[in-house]
Amino acid sequence: MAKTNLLAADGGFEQPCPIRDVLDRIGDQWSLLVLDALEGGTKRFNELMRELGDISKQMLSLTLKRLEEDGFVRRTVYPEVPPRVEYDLTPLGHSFLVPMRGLVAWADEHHRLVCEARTHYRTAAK
Amino acid sequence: MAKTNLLAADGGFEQPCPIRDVLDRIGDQWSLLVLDALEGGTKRFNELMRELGDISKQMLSLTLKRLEEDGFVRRTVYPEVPPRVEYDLTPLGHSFLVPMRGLVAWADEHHRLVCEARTHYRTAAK
DNA sequence: CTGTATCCCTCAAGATACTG
DNA sequence: CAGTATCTTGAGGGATACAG
Repeated sequence: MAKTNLLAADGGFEQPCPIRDVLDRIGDQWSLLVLDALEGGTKRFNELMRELGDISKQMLSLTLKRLEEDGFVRRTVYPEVPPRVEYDLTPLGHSFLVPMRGLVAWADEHHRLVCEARTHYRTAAK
Repeated sequence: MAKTNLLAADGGFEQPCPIRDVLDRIGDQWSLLVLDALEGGTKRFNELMRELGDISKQMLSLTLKRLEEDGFVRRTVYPEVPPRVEYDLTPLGHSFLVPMRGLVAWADEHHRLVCEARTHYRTAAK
């Protein structure tokens, strides 16, 4: 029963599953886009808004908060008027992007196959 | 503006974003668990039910259908009584698990850091 | 400028009952 | 055995107005 239990829904009973923990951040609509945008360097709130294009203030705020909470992003407030807040990736954030790039590359390479599979599935009509 | 636009919400306007396409499958609650279970070899419906433990029939059925549609999983029906249906990974499904393992490994290695970051975030109280 | 508060809506997912 | 149909709930996410 040992198996490669890396994806177990639960490490037994204790902690929330490590993979789920990370996957929840990946799965949400915006975290990856934000991480990607920040890989280019330090950014301010409105800068991210513009760069992501179609994200709402609320979601950007929430996403950044979660990423900060999980240690992927660092938030720096400058006590000026008007207020200035900068976001950048922590080392943890950067290191996360490494395996992530692998996945992105896979998606890029195989997207066509997935699309074909879907088409075939549908024309087979079941 | 060229950038590494790998994570663009949309390839411009055309197809659904390749990454999003894959991520949606990763993001859902069960796809990864099912893929993982099938890596061990061909399985039947109830076998998967037992192995995953806490998945409902409905979600297993839906998840398998989506994975089949995307070409990750193959479904084979044997015209017997009682009915027998077997599921296994396609080459595409197998190849997908390669980058996925990278991500899982990262999660495993860094989960402690994420937890610490959360604790620190909370004790900092804001 | 940098957010938070509020309202609403959609859709993933659980429970249960029924079917071939 | 291997599913589908139906109902319900709850979290995620959009829009907008307000606040420091």
